[in-house]
Amino acid sequence: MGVSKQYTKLLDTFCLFLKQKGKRFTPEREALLLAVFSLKGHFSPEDLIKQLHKQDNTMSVVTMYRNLPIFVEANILERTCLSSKHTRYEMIWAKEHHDHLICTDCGTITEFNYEAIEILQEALAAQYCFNIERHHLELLGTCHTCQQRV
Amino acid sequence: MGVSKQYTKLLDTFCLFLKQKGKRFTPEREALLLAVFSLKGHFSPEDLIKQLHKQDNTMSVVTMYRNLPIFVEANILERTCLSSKHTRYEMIWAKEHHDHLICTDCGTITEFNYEAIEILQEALAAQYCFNIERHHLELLGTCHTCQQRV
DNA sequence: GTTCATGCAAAAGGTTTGCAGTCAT
DNA sequence: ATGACTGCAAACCTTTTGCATGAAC
Repeated sequence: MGVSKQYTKLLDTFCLFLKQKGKRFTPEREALLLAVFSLKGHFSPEDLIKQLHKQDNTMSVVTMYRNLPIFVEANILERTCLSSKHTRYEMIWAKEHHDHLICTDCGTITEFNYEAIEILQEALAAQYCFNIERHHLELLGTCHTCQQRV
Repeated sequence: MGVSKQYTKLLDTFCLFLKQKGKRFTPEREALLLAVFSLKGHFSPEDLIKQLHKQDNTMSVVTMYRNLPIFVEANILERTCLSSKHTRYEMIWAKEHHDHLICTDCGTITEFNYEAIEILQEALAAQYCFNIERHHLELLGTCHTCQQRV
């Protein structure tokens, strides 16, 4: 089971993080970690609640909200924006940086990594003496599939 | 007065838009337009409320919220995200497209336009048969000034 | 005069907080 | 045993909606 091996690694990382921060490993946090791992890509708090229900978990929504920042702090999740007015998170653990193509018709999110753009970003930042820590690039439009439709 | 000349032009555009859409030119909409014009750059609904107070305007917050989408429809404002969890708007009327350098220390937003990046974006989109309608690029980090500070 | 816009109050939705009890360490 | 975590309920903040009044065309 390759996947569960990866999960074990994530679990280890998470437990270590908690220990280092003097935080505790609770059943709720374990369930959250599994839910996050299952969702993988991008999700809203609401998606996470649904996933928890699928796992027959009865944790309170409050607990989920209280723990999301901890996952961000542990570099497992990132709070992303994605041109939506609603909060979204994305799993970044063991993932390379990437940006997003977002179809405004069907909502599909395609990830890409285009080194040349990043190089130009650095060049631009240098002009402004700006030190880039991170960036978000979203290309919005219509995907191949949706262009077919009239 | 160069500025007020520009405002007159904006006012004309806005009135024309309203007429075309069968909407009405009310004192509230006029006050909103002035507030938006005064704020120019990026602002939150809250900033807009403050600006209206400065103008001694007593319009209800509800009216402001109801009208913001109209300004977007009129291509005067754009709803932007800017990595914040709060809603923000930006005046786009008579402005060229640009992206943002955002200082995570002092919050300063610097606008830039870098043609070469846009060209690469198109090249990338072509690879995915994706049709770009718009995009957002945010570079987050520390600005020149904040790098000086220890 | 007709239709659309405004203001009030109230609802709605998502998120946060105080507090008492519970559980990991 | 201690201090951190959870769940409940309630608060909170921003945004939206129903309805009656008022104003632009």
